[in-house]
Amino acid sequence: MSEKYNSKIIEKKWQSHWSDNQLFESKIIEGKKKYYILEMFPYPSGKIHMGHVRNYTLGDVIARYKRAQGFNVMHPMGWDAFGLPAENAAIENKTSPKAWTYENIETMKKQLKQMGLSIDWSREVATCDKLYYQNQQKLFLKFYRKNLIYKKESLVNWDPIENTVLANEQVIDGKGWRSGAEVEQKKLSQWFFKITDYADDLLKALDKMSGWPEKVRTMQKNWIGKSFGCEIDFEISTKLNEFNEEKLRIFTTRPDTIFGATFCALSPFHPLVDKLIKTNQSLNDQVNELRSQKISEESIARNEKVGIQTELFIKHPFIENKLLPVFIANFILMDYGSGAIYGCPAHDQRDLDFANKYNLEVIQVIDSAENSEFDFKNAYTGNGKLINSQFLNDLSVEEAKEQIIKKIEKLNIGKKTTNYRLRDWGVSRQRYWGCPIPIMYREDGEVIEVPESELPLKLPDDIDLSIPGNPLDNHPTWKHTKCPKTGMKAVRETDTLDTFVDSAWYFLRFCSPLETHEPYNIKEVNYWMPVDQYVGGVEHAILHLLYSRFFTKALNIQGIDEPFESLFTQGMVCHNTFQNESRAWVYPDDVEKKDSNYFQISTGEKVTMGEIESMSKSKKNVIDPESIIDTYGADSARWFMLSDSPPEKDINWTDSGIHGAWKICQKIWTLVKKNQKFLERNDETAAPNYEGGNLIFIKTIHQNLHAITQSIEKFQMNVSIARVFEIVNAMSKFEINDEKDKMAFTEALYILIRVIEPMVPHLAEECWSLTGNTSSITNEPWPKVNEKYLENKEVTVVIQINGKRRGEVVVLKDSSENEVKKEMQNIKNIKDALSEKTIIKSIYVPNKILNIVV
RNA sequence: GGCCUCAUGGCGGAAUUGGUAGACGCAAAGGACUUAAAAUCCUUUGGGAUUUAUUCCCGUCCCGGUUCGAGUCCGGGUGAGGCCA
Repeated sequence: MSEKYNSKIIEKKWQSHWSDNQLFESKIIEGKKKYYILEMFPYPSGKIHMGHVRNYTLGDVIARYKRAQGFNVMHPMGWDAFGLPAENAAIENKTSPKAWTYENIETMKKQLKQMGLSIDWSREVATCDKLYYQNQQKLFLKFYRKNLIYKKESLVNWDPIENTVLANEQVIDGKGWRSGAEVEQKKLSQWFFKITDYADDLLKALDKMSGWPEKVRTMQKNWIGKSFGCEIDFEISTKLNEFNEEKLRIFTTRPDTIFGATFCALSPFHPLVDKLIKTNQSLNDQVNELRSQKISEESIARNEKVGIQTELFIKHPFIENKLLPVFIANFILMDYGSGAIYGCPAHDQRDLDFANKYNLEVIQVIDSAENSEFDFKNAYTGNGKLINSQFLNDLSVEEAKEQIIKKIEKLNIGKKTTNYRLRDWGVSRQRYWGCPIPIMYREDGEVIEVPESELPLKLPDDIDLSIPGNPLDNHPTWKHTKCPKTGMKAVRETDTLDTFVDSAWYFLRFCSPLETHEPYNIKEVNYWMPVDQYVGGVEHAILHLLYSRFFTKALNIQGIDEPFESLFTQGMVCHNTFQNESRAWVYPDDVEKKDSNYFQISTGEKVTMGEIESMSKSKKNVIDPESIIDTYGADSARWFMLSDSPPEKDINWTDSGIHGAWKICQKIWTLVKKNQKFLERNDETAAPNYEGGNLIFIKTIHQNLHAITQSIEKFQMNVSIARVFEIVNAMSKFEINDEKDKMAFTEALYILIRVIEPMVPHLAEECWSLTGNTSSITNEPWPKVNEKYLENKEVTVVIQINGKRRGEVVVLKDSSENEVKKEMQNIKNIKDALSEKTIIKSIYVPNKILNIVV
């Protein structure tokens, strides 16, 4: 029995078998229930990494499981192939982004195939293929005509040395990544998608999306950030009773606190500030200082609140002769509300900190229900009754909001507003390797669409990436064209589209990847959409998923409101980090353990083991999937990814873990090999009436089969794996003595081979063929749980006294309380515990527990 | 700072959703086989006590509550993680 399972040969054999027989190709089958399983498609960066292995293994388990459940499964794969890294790599390696990308695709496709994924490769798409981006250009024009796309001025990161626009990730500590130059904010005219038109639709639907993790829904809700508030126009003055024509519009979500307002704060980017600094040099300098600070919600919340007092005041609309000083403050966002607020320090912590710093008045206007005194240090933000507020006194916060808005609207000095935190989606990128925008600018100033007949508007191949700036703009001829109608000279748009646009509709393209006339074939889309299960990283919780939802809604396809029925976000793959004596990161491959110390193999230096962190090239704590597959096989890698940790949590890669996975694969193969003769006979007699040992055995098998099925449905693959172990353990221990034992074992063998197929498909196929089958196990249905084996005639009822476990009795199922009580008298322990005690009460949960209170 | 999530043996984690806490795996220890090692197989493994038992006590981050009964529900704390273009 020294023969071993040789994953290298066997895995290759089955991979060819699957592809030769086109087993995973999908097409519409009317009347059969479809199942569209999709994992987030990869960026072709070079090689697959462990994160891919985990993501695609999870998806593949579902795909194979659903196939076994009788669904018509579509499981496609493609490439998110446009993007900046290709341009960077092309410059470094003196190749073209296109060549680099397609080479990577080829490598990664080969690697994915080595993983044994049940993918329908006939549907493969790459977003950089001209057929794909041609259709994306059509979608652009469609949205453009629907007024969902517009141009406006917007700030970009500008590298003054490279003369180029930088993406956010190319700005490191405020400096250009390559040039090291201080990055400037520059205004450029750019294209925007009007996602805000759908803000409310996108928000409302979230409540109904029960197949999505609560966490992701909350993140999207917060991102959209709907709030009700009130705009109020204030009169501006430098002195009492001398008011400008111009009014200052402020925004507040707490109009009920207006009688507690004691100051006004403007964003440093407010237009009024622009005016003020024109005539005041020192103010100008101070404001520029504020403007240079990076402003995000996080920094606003954390940083010290600072402000500059101006000479202006605004007049309180309800308190006579009351003027509020106007500050320019670093905690007001220009993009939110009107860029101006009034501060009510008593009931907003931020305002209170500010007021204390600048010695501003604090007026309490809401009385907390508890008797705690207001301490001028902690703002009271809870509910309560209004005080010090004239006509609002004694109202609740909600009532006061309603009343004050009514009053403001009646006086015509403001109105109730709905506000969204969500902003329109800027899609212009000053890059080469992206989808060209099908727009041209005619010499007379008109903006013209590129006619659909001229699509695709192709990217030129002959570009020079060594010149700074936008390669399309630099190209000698590409941008010069003529208006197709008038023949006038025109210049093409040289910006390309954000790659999030490419991924916002690829799931639709997969339904009809070869469709030439339109982005998608409606018949196919109607059959396959929505995606039944989407699997990917939580890092896309907001942008990609929100943009995809926006696209789906904007396309307005009958019956398809949301793209992804269910979403699962898997955790990351982590590994220990190692550093040598000079604090440099060391690859785990290069580390060996001697006694309890670690040493770098290549240098012999002592290394220290650091934190367990998600695998990243920068910390070198990566394990290459290819070398793992080479030594242990794809099945072992898959098994490891599924075992131990629940899929939504981070998993820590360990040598013992992958070794354990390899061991169980070997063990299953040996078990099947040893017993292959049983299945070979394949006589289909009905299951006999099992009894005694074989009954207990077959019950164990069916109970575990049930648990495996349930846990796959619930995405608890780690539990499924544990249950497979239990089946294997039970089978290893089982002794076959007679014909009934043999039949029970044969049934178990079939169940085992079938249920491991989603997890370790090559091994399952090999076992299946070992036992005399010539067809693929993929076509075999999922084994049915025999309900009668889940039920026990006898059940164990736990006896508790005062809630503490004191023993257990075995009784017939559905026994009455009295029967249990009678039975428990036979237990000495319990009898002793109950003697000389009075039973006050007893609680009986049939078939589970009897609790006696004494 | 705001919002959200989580906390169970030496470790990863189970626990039918309020009913036997610690399934399964890893690691560790002991044993079998072997000249030896690897591999494989068997046994033990939350802590403690003793009369070694169908025994008792403690135990799911801490404090309190609801309940016959709490890892699970509620309130308060502590700690860790995620998100905030």
